[in-house]
Amino acid sequence: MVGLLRSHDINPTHQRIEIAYVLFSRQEHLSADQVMALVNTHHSETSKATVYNTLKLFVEKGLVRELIVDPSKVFYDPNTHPHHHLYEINTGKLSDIGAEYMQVSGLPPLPAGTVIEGIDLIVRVRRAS
Amino acid sequence: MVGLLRSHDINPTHQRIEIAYVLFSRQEHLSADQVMALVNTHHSETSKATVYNTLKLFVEKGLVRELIVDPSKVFYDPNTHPHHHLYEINTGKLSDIGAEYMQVSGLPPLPAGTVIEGIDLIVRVRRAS
DNA sequence: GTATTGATTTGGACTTTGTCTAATGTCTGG
DNA sequence: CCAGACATTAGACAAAGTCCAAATCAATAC
Ligand SMILES: [Mn+2]
Ligand SMILES: [Mn+2]
Ligand SMILES: [Zn+2]
Ligand SMILES: [Zn+2]
Repeated sequence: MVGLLRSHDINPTHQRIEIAYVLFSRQEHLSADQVMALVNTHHSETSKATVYNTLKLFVEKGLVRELIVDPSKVFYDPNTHPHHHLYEINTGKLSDIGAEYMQVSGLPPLPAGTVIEGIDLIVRVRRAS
Repeated sequence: MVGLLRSHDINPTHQRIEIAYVLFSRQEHLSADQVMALVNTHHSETSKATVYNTLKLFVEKGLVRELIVDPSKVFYDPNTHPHHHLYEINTGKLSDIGAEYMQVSGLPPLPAGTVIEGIDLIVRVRRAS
């Protein structure tokens, strides 16, 4: 974990190690709140401010990917390889779609002076009624 | 406007007509807050609760499309034809990408008992530094 | 008209997610 | 040990959205 943080130019503090561990030891998409809860399961030791600060830092440094998929909360994805997402509207469950299952082709003319930050492809499904 | 609402099985009340008018008379992507402001520019007559209720109703009835693209607010799109979106991270500006510019191919195996609600493709761009 | 009644709207309290700030704590090189 | 930079923290704050009980409205029935 320490090496992973260092390799992304992140000073590995105790809190950052704990948060990284929570994210990388499972391969789930977690919200800030979930990270907060998991990191403080045993004994409370990381504040809300630090969780938010740290997640933002991780995103900036490219260690995790931010997913905007649910109208009420951001998810953090420890998998930064290209892949897509499937979101179950009813349950809020978010899962990966391997890049091999779906491809995106073409690119629109970008506004002058802008560069692509990322392309998000989200399949929204609903439990059949 | 009344006909449009009726054709989507929506009882055309004064407030709903005003809100639909705000959305359809311009072809922009508006947030609930913006709809609220626009509908009440002249004289205040529609409450926050009604704006939220009505937008939700419009989405349910398929009159407008909900766009989850910005971590802090939902946008509503009067264009329900298939198309994609380009989001400028810095400015928060959201614009359309015609379906002819980008194609999505393939479909993942869906979880049993679910059906596709929609596929969202978002190109995120950042002003080049 | 007037009454009835279901649908709609409303103010305002409330919740949730996230941000901000000023104070405090930690670490390191000299 | 000390200075300074960096990191963490509690808690106040803000913004988006939800909820609810009360009021209003609109349509039909007499
Ligand atoms: Mn610990
Ligand atoms: Mn008016
Ligand atoms: Zn993922
Ligand atoms: Zn659009």
